[in-house]
Amino acid sequence: MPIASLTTGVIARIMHGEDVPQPVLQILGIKRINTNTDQERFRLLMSDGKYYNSYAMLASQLNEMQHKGLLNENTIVRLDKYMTSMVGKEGSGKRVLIVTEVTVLNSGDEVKTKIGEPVTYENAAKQDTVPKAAPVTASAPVKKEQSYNNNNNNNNNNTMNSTMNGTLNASLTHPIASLSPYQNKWVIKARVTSKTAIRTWSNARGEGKLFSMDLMDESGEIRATAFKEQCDKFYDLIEVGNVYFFSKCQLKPANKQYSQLKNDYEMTFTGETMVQLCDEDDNGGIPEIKFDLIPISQVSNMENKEAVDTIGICKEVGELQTFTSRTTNKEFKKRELTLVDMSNAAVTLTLWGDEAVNFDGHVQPVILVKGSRINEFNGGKSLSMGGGSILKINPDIPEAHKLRGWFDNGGGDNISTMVSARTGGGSFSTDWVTLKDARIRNLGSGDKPDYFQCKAVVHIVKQENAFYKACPQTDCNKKVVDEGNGQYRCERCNAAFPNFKYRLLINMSIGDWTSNRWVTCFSEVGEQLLKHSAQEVGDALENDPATAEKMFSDINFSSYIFKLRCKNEMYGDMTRNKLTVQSMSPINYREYNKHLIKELKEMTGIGPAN
DNA sequence: CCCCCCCC
Repeated sequence: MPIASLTTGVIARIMHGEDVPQPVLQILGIKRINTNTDQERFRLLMSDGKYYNSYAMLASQLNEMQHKGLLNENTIVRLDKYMTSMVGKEGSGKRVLIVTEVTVLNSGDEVKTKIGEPVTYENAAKQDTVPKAAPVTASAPVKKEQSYNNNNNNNNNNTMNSTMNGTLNASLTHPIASLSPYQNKWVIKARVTSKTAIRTWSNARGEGKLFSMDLMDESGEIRATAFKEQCDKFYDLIEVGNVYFFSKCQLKPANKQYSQLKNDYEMTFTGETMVQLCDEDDNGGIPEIKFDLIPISQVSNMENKEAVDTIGICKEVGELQTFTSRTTNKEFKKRELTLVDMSNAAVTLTLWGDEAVNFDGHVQPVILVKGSRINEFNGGKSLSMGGGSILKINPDIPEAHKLRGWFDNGGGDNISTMVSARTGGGSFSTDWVTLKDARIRNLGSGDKPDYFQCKAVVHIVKQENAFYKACPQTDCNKKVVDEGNGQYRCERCNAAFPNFKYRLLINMSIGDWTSNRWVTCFSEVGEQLLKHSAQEVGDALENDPATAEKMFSDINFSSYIFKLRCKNEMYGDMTRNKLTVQSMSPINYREYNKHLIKELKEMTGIGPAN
């Protein structure tokens, strides 16, 4: 007999109430379930090759087929008659598929294997467009003793996924996506994708400690939390990346406010909870932790609070900072890293707690982060570790080795996009203003500086006085006085040093389509502009005019989006309007065109001005 | 039963 084709995707339709005639499905498992009566009932795990459904039952008149071994694993069947029915509480119930007439098309021995890589229909249905048909009118309510809410039953041996001899019988595990508070006889086989540190709490309702972890299998993900005794019992056993069998946890609705996982429920460990490490050779079917690595430059285009997986070199590492939260009065420790990657972008990543304390960034390791959150402030976006985030230092993956090679060969010297740079002025968006309009509108004449952005081209960068020798102390950029004896004196620090650091103070002319202006760049932007460190620029200007000339002329006639600070300043008795470059970034044409289209609409009155 | 991750 040729192997029959499954009616791909039909389970999602059926479980949405559609009456599809004679669907062809594969049986992936069949188990006797407990009922509160002596009546024998069989539960089926059915697949259509795309989705599976573990909420299927065999009508008792068909039990004989199972006794004869006709419905073994992998059997392909045609459902000649079936119905669906809601069980469980009003509004929160599950739809159960009840099979009343069935024809075997291919025996399990003939088929031998699972067809396709089915996922749970509940998960998949959210992204698929499933036509919503009227519920099947023929569905009769399932009697309680026939439903799965058989929690009072003592005889575990016949349950699907039973607990045997104190170890977890994993021959047929439940998909995470099928877990619900209405059914607690299950074993899941799941990979731990993240684990929090142990945290203590103390409030009006009591005190205690806990840790939580995120679990994942092919069907979905769920958060699990272990309190107090369970926290102590399981904390060391649980390792991120390992696969375990879990059973006997309590399910409850997830508070979406606190969890970004795609699951309506979350689990709490109980005194009965069992956790057992799964051998590596038995891990099949449990996906590896997936990193959707995005280039750092792309973070600029993402929304506040979005999750980011990325990889970069820790180019700079900040000091450990300790502070007390004003809202909670709790003490926090944090450390900020600067990550760079081959998109020539840099972003700040904040580590917390022990991860911040123990971090050693001086070796400039490769940092891989999963599930970090975007925090937006004044137009800059930075990343922060939070619940569910994973940090890996020097992970052994090709991307990491590639980055290492890139960075060790000077790759990180040409950072052009500062994702975390703030535009200042306290506003989240910077107005687009042309250079001419900035003059006409007298920007910068108020008490506070004005900030605006424009697209402009670099005309010429002045080499004269492009750098100065500054105090070598961190956080002091004051110009030093060369005392002529190998000592450099800083008036602010009131000290002399044998060394100094170069700082940039670059004047250049930029132009947009309306006008041109001289603007000033300080070191951070200047390094970005010239694609060399202040040290290299200073060295070249002092010792190597040809190299300096190339550095300065290379960027002529290149266009950027400039974010500018505009302020009137007094020079003696003269007031001059001064423009300082806050940041410059390559032109994001998608964003820039949006701005142009908006202006066109406003100008012409055609279309809404958004 | 937690659910805090500040500030600019």
